[in-house]
Amino acid sequence: MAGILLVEDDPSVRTALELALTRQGHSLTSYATGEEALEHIRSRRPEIAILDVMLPGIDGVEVCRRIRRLDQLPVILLTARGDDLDVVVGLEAGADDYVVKPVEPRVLDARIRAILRRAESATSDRITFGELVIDRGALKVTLAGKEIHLTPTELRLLLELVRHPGQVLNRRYLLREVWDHTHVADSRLVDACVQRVRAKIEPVPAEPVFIHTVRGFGYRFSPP
Amino acid sequence: MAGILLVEDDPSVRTALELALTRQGHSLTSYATGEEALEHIRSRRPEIAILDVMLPGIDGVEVCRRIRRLDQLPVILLTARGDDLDVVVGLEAGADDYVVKPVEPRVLDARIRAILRRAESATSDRITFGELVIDRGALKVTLAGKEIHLTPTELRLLLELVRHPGQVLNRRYLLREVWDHTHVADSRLVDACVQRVRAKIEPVPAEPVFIHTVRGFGYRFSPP
DNA sequence: GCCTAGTGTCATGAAACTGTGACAGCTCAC
DNA sequence: GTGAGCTGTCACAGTTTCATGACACTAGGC
Repeated sequence: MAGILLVEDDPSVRTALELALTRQGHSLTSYATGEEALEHIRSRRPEIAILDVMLPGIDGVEVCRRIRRLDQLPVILLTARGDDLDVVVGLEAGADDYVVKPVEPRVLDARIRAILRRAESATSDRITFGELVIDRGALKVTLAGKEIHLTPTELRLLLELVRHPGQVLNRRYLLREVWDHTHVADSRLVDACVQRVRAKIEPVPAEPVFIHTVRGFGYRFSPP
Repeated sequence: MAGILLVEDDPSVRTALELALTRQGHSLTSYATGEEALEHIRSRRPEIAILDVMLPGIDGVEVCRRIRRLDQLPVILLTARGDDLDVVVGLEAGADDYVVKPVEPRVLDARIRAILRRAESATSDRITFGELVIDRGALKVTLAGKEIHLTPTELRLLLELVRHPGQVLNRRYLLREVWDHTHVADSRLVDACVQRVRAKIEPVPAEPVFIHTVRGFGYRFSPP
C-alpha cells in the first residue's frame, strides 16, 4: 500500500483529513475503528498510522500499543483533548507524535514527513503518479493501494518508460535498453509487452492513462 | 557525554529546564548561543539537542540545519511562538519535534523519550519482526521465543537482508557482501543458502513470509 | 585419523516468463 | 470511402529461473 493508515470514527473529520492529506500528495486508506485497522495493518503495510485517540471499541492508545508489540510502524496519535497526561500516556504507549485537533493540514503534513524522514522508510525511492506507485527499491508496483505483480521484463519496461516521463521512446531504443542490445527481431515484441503492462496497470487498458501510444514513433509515459 | 544538549539564551528558562530535566533523570549540558553549541557538538556527542528557536546570533532553526548537514542527531525545537508556519519551517529544517513553550516538564520528557526510543531502535542490537527476533549484538536469532541455530554464512546472509528491509537485493550484491568479493561462483549459491535460512526461520518454507523471492531480480526481506 | 558441522555444487522437476506469429481492429492520408 | 500501414490481442511452445534434495569437499575438534 505504501501510504497512510488513518483511523478516525467521526465521518466529517475523517473526510476532511482524507481530503487534506491526499491534497498534500499522500496516498491513504482510512478506517472507522481500531479493530478494522489492526485487521488490515499486516496485509496493507502502511508507512505510517494516524490514530484518533477516542475511538469506539479499542481506543487509539491501545491500538498503538498493539501495533508496537509487533512492529516498528510509526504512529501519530490525534486527539481533541490536549491534556498533558494524555500526551504522556500516548507517547509512552509508543506513539511517535501526539497532535491536538484541530490541526492545520500543513502542520500535520510536516509532522508526518518529519517522522517518515527519520523512520528512513522514506529513503526507499518511490515514485507516485496518482494512483500508481512505483517503488524502485522494493521493486513493487501498486495501483490504488493494491499490489500489482509485474514480470521482470514488464517491470524493466515500465521503469524505463517512467525514467523519461513525457518523452516518446521508440521501439528500437526500448529494445536496446529493456531487452539485450543484441536483439535483431523487431517484431511485435515491444507492443506485446506494453500491452501486458497496460493490462495490469491501466484501469481501462483500451483507454490508457499512463502509457500512451504515439503512432509511428513509439510509447510515452505520462501520468494522468 | 551521552546526554541532552540544551541551547536557550534566557537564563531563567534555561535554569528551569535544567532543573526539570535533571529531575527526570537526564544528564544535560547547556549553552546560551548556537555558536557555542555547534562548537561543542562534535566533541561532546550528545544524544539529543533541544534548541530554542529565538537565539541571539544563529537562530535555532539554522542551528538545526547545520546539525543536519553533519549528523543524524535528534533535534527538538522549542519556541514561544506557536505559529503554524514556524512549525512547518522548523520541521522542514530537519527537526524531529517542535514544542511550544511553556511546556510541562513531563510532556517534554515524554517527547524526548519518544524520540530517543526511536533513534535507539534504529541502531539497536535487537530487531523484531513479528515472531522473529534478531539480536545483532549477541548474534542470536529466535523464532516465537525459541532460539534458532544459524551457521555463520546463513547468519551473514540474513543480517544482510535485514539490513535493507523491503529492498530487493540481487545475487551479485549478496555474493559480494556475504561471501568474498572475488567470488566467481555460480549465483545458485545464494539460492541454496536462502533455502537453508528459510528452512530454519520460515514456518512454512514453501510459502515464505520473511524472505521473498523476486523472480529475475533477487531476494527481499520484508516482515509479514 | 576420524567424525562432524559447514559449505559449495549439481541434477531435476515444476513453475513462471517470454518471444513469436497470426489476425483483427484501428488510424491516417489520399 | 478506401487501402496501406500500424497497433492491439491472443495463444502457445520454448526457454529461463527457482526450489529442492542429494552429495562431495573442507576445516577443525577430538
